[in-house]
Amino acid sequence: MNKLMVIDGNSIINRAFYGIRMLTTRDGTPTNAVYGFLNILLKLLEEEKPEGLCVTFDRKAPTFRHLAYEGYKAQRKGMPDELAAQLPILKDVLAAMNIPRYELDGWEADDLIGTIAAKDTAAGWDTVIVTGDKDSLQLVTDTATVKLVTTRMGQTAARDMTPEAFRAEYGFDPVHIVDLKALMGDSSDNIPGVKGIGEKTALDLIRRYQSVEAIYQHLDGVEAKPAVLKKLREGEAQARMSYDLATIHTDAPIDFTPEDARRREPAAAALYQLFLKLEFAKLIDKLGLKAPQGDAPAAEGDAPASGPWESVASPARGAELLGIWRRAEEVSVLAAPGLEAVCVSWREGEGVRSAVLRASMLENYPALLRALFAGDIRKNTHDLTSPLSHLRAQDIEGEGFCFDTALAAYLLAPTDGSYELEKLGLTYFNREYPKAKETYLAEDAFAPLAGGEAEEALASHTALTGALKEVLAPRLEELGMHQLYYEVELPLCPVLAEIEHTGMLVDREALAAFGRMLNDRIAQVQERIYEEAGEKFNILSPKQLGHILFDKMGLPPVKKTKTGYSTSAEVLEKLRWQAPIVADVLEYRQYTKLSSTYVEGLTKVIAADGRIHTSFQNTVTATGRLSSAEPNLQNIPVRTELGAELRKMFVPGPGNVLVDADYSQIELRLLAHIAGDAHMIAAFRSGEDIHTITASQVFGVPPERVTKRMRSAAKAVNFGIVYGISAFSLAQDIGVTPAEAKAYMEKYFEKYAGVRAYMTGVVERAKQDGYVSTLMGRRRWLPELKSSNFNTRSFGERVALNMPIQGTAADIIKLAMVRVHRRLKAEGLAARLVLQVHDELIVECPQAEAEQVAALLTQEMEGVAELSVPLTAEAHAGQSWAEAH
DNA sequence: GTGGTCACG
DNA sequence: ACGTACGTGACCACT
Repeated sequence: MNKLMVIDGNSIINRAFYGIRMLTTRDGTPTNAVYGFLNILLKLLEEEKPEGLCVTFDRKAPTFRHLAYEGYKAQRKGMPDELAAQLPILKDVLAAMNIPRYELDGWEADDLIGTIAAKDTAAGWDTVIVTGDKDSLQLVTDTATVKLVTTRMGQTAARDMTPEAFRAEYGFDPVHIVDLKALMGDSSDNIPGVKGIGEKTALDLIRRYQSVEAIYQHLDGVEAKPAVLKKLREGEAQARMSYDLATIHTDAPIDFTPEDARRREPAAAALYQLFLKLEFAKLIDKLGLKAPQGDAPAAEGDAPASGPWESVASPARGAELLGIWRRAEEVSVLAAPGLEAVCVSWREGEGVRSAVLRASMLENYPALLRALFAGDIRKNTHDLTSPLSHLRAQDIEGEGFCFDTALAAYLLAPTDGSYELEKLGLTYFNREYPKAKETYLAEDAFAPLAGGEAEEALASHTALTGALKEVLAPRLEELGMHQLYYEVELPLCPVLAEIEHTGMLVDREALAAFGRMLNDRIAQVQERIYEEAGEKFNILSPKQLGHILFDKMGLPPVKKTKTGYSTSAEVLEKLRWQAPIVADVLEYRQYTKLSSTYVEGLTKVIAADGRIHTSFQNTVTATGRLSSAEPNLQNIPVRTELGAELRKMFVPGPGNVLVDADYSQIELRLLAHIAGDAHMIAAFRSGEDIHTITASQVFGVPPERVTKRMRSAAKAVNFGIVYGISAFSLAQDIGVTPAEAKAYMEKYFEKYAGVRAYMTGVVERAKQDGYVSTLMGRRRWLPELKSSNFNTRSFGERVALNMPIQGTAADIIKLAMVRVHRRLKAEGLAARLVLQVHDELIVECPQAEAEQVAALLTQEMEGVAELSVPLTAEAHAGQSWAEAH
């Protein structure tokens, strides 16, 4: 039988809006609800495969024109602007998808759905009603089911309500929902019901007598408490009126037959343009939409021509091309993994040409590579750091890089997350490109017998890299990021490549011994826990652990998570003294974390040279920091004694030492400088301990009377300020009441008035500008500040406070890295940078260079910026990271 | 693939 | 009345 799916548009877009995190296009148009709606729609179409499809919307506008504004407001009441703005967008999308839409002045979506369902049944079709709203359940019949949709955390779940499912849940037939509401009322729909009768009584009555009509026909025979009978008797008029109000109408004056809603192909070109504007790249992909061909207008800009490409087949041609590239002002270069192939694009006359060089096809390939990556060919590339690492593996330094499109795109939009060429091609040129991962980045893409597809794709991406530079470079200029880009970010790439290539030496034996010790302890604690629990279970499963602690042993659950009890360290710490098992679990967690993440994790990635080579990514974080992965060397334990043991395993090579230098309080110093707070600046200039001074001022005692507790509370306030604190979280952090925390903050702001002024000022400016920036001009856009959602907006405000500080610290240490690297080379030292941990640099060098290197490090790190407070760094040398830190 | 937890600055 | 600090990455359990 034919099946029609009818979607309650208002209800589903609402669910989508609240179920999916905020998304906006780069110009700030909110899109999350539309995106969510489409995902739900596509998923349900796939599951149900209906023959027909339509969507209904509410339109309860008044008839009289002068009431229009009020009516609009009433309908929109409680609807945030971000959602209201998406309704017209959704309607455009539905139109492009050729999905009919029904809305009618003065009628609610429910009535239209009821009408459509009735006409379906009459025409012999089945109906599936998709809604998030339980009101529609009265429409459930043998031929009409309701799909109840819920979304949370971007996940959609749908429950099918058939007559059987409904009866199992409610104990009566779906049509009697109306009777139920007639008795109990429904405040959200302004249905009064019978005064004094609530859910419990109403359910009981309807289960026994089915309908309002049946009850009033034999009111004398109804078995109920006298009080209830009295209320029923007095409320008959109310009940009958409520019955009418609750009934969904099935006679809306719309012209509908199911054939009208029979599914049609979308208008692909229009839909493509629309999705492009909404930046729904994933959906374009999923629906297989293509850029319109022929004379269809491009939305903006002209797609650059990729131009012809050749596969270089002879050493002679290679040599000839090298000559051309040397004479060119600049070329663009992309490399396949492992440098199995490289492609070069260059301008020739008005056009662009490309050439692919493959290792397997050219006997002089290594020589060609060496020449191409020498300093006399100016190269523009994409994601420079990774090819540089491959070059180093072949002992090629790699020079002459003048631009990196991934890095530029990151500076322009640091929260975008990924900067694949095909994505940039879509955003900047509105044009489809093959996917790198499916072509030239695929495994064996350049195996000797592979076809030309990878070459073709590589060539088009290389040409794209050239075109992107033309757009990105002026944009960096406009936004004032020229210096940051050319003097910090770009020169840092080869430094990072060298750090990755050098790696850090690990004492494999000591690490293994540490692991054995941990495993012994794990086995012991595990035994104890099983005994205390009276059974074996998976201690690392929050679910199982929660069951044992809170259900079986009856400990008080302090906090809940979305999925059950919280068993976080914070919670367990509070329960530590209530049962010995709690302390054991904490211990067990600590040991297993150290063992699996660090001992096993690190052992797995020790390379053949005995060293660990992390990869630093410089296009990941929203603030400008680096990120370290595979393995992450920026989160090696230090705070606990046992964890810090691990830092003893990081050692210098024979005859060498590690020199570790870190900035002292860089973020707080930057706060003092950026806020221009006279007292805080004076505090730093005095050279005394900043947390002690803060404590003395917040608690009103002389510095020598500051206790440890006072100092640590002051420290928490200092950090909190940098993060955009609230009294509540500060209280949580230092274990006082929110009122006390608030008092501390008041004191703090009294003393450091400049800090308070900065906090309000920076947020206000960010709201006007739409972004915040660091001392070196790095930007972060903050669409969150425009949100009507309190949490989202608050988050934006905290970020506005924090990013300029964290980001400036990142700018500073990046510049320091570039300078340190240069000076180590200039002074002919064997010393090499081996790690950066946000405010800390580590260098490995021969014993004899240690002192010189330590002095050089502090000098360069301190000399990077001239602030209104001293910028200080301290360096130490040692036979391990632990010793040097 | 997501959520909970925990390691770092 | 809201819901509770910024930035990361890895591992495990579970769907």
